[in-house]
Amino acid sequence: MRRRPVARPAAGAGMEELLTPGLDRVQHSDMDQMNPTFDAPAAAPTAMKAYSSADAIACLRSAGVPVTHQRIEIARVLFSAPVHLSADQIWASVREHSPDVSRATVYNTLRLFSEKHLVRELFVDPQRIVYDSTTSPHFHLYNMDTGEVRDLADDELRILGTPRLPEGTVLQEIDVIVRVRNRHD
Amino acid sequence: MRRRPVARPAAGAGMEELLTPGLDRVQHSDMDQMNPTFDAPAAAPTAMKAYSSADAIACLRSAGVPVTHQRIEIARVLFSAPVHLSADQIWASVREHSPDVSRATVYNTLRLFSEKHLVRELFVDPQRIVYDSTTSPHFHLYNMDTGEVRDLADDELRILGTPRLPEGTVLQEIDVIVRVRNRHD
DNA sequence: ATGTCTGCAAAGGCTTTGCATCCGT
DNA sequence: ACGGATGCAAAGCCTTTGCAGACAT
Repeated sequence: MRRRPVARPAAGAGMEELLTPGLDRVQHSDMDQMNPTFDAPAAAPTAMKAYSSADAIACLRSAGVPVTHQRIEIARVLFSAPVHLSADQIWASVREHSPDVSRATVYNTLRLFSEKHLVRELFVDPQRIVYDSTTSPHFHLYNMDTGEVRDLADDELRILGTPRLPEGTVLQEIDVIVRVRNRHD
Repeated sequence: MRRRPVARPAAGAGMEELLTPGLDRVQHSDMDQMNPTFDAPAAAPTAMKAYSSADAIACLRSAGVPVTHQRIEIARVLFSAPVHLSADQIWASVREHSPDVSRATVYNTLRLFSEKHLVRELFVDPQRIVYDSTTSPHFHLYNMDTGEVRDLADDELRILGTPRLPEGTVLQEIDVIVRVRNRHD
């Protein structure tokens, strides 16, 4: 098998925010099932500003992830700033400071992180997963030519409405990807 | 190389509709850069209702795709009804009627079809591309447990706003994927 | 001391490519 | 005859897995 069966753990609380990042001032339209408004998106339990190893350790601990040297290095790459990186890019970054980290460990750790909601997996291109270190609800802009991923500001794009979910299913998340290309190709 | 460099041909006309499928009655909110309204989404040049080989041939011709036996079979699988199928599923369907079609031909043809905008590629899961035979602008609902893809009705979810595109880039499309899971796992 | 994590290499799945062959025009 | 499409198999890429050894608590 190439990848775990298409299934990831439930996001638990904080799901509804995904529907309306920054919907605060949008007027209700003719759509009856408007979503409630949220002021402060319930971001991940911990993240960002983990420049130091101490921060990274705290971040991992509070997510219930056993702390190891490699995980600290990976966390520092991810959480020192908001980034969008592929697994191999992360591996390369980690290797700059710790050449002793294997690719398999990076891949396994990234999957663990995403299960613990420390990062978000973006399926922006079928051939590689992009890891987003920002876990609060937001949308994305993807440059198909450069492969670059950028977060969209809350006020750039909003979603309106509540889709009718099939019976027996629960909302997991909503992905919005704005794809752009370079002009004149 | 595993896949063509991340780039597909420009969609050309009909791009803007992607922003607002069914936005007809949405009131303008505080967002200054609202999108204009479109009544009839400019669907693909041809598609659907291609039950007969004759229909499939007409469909291919008007898309500028040279007609071959295999392409007719693939078109019939795709355009007899709105479907969401992986390349291998399409290959299997084609083989039921024409066991003489190779997997490589199906993969190559599907890429050709998507370049000609006869089908749309959905990156719903990083491990396989799902081909959507409906090319008019619409959003998707994805069951992460079953792998099932469903179209969202226009009135179920709407997008509001125009993202600020990076300089030198052109909007290509907007993907919205609502991910659900089966209850109680 | 025990359980877990790591590293390495090999497997695995989906997709693409190369090349000879076959077909339509 | 010629250009292009097909088939087959092999290559390729990203990701996962298995297992022995190392580590933390």
